[in-house]
Amino acid sequence: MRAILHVDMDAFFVSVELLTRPELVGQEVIVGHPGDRSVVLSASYECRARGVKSAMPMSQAVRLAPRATVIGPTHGLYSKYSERIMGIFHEVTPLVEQLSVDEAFLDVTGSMRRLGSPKSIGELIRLRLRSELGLPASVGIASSKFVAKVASTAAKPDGMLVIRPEKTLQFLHTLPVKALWGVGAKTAEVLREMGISTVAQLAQTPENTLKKRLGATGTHLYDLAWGRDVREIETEREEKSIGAESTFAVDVQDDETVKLEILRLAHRVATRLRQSGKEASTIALKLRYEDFSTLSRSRTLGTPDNAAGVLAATAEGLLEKLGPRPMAVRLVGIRAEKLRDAGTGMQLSIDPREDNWRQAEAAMDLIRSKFPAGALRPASLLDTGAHGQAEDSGE
DNA sequence: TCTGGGGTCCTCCCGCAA
DNA sequence: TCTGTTGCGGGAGGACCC
Repeated sequence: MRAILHVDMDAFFVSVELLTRPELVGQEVIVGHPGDRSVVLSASYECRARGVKSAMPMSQAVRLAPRATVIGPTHGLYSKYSERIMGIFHEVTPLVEQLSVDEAFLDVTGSMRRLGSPKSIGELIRLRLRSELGLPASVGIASSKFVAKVASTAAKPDGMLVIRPEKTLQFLHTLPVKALWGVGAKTAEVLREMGISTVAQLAQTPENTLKKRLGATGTHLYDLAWGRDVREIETEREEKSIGAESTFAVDVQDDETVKLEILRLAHRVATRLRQSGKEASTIALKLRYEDFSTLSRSRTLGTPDNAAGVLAATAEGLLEKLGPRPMAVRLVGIRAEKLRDAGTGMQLSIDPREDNWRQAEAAMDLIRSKFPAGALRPASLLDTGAHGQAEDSGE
């Protein structure tokens, strides 16, 4: 029988911030950009007691918790702690699947002879995270990834829950359908219309009925409701796309401002592509209008590339192809897709400007590696109002 | 009440080729 | 030559996750 741990840090961003601001421990704290149009990235449990949740509009959160201290995020710091957390996990087992900065699955089946029962391994990890990093975490233990994940959620905050195989269904069938991985607002609404609000009800619904209504998702949810999940730990995952987007402080009418932002984003994405040694075959542009309607357009390049000039020119081409804007633009984004290792093909550019871009950007990479962040940016971007969070992107 | 930014995965549609 | 089928890839959009 497999022993899977799901370790999830509690209010991770807040917990990290409290390490340097201990006077705020036990208080209402929110991490998020203080601006009007931002959302809550993380909230302390004191704040959650007031109804504040992550992804909630900041304006709403501040109304619910007017005395909360709002701290701007420092993503670089979170990444550093994330590395140390994953380091501890890897000392327990090589079978670690990192899901995000602050959570991972660990298959500890092979570590039990050395470290004891899954429960004592879970305690050991929680102890080390607390004593070495000063961070609280919750742990779920089960024989499958999905049940371990649900267990860690149930164990929060700062707890641990072991679900033995024979108790799995008893545990699952007490939960609301929203607890299932893959059930968001839309699917929950469809299920509600079918009269299904708990995992127990879902399990008692014929699989075919679910399949007809929800397609492959229906079958998947049915399996989960019966505790069936045989997915293995995936220790390596190749990134499939790299993107950047930014919401304007004020909705934008003129295309020039949108294009300037596209150029800024193209440089961010291109820099990250080159840092990862990747180039992209497809460039996608994303626009969100003031009414929150969102559209995307993409184009596959003749030759994969990672030069900002090429990314920006492609995205601007897509923008122009759309015709005039029907209303003001709220957000613009660029994503590089269909990635491959850089330099695996020839870059034959018809346009000599592209070679100049590439040379200039290679020089910028070199200078960036030797001077502090922000020391260098293209002249065309010097006068931007730079709404985005360049300081967070590690550039 | 008014919704960030980073992603992945899935479905549907369409055009093309066999 | 025409028509229908099938498979595939690209593109668009949506749902979901943290």
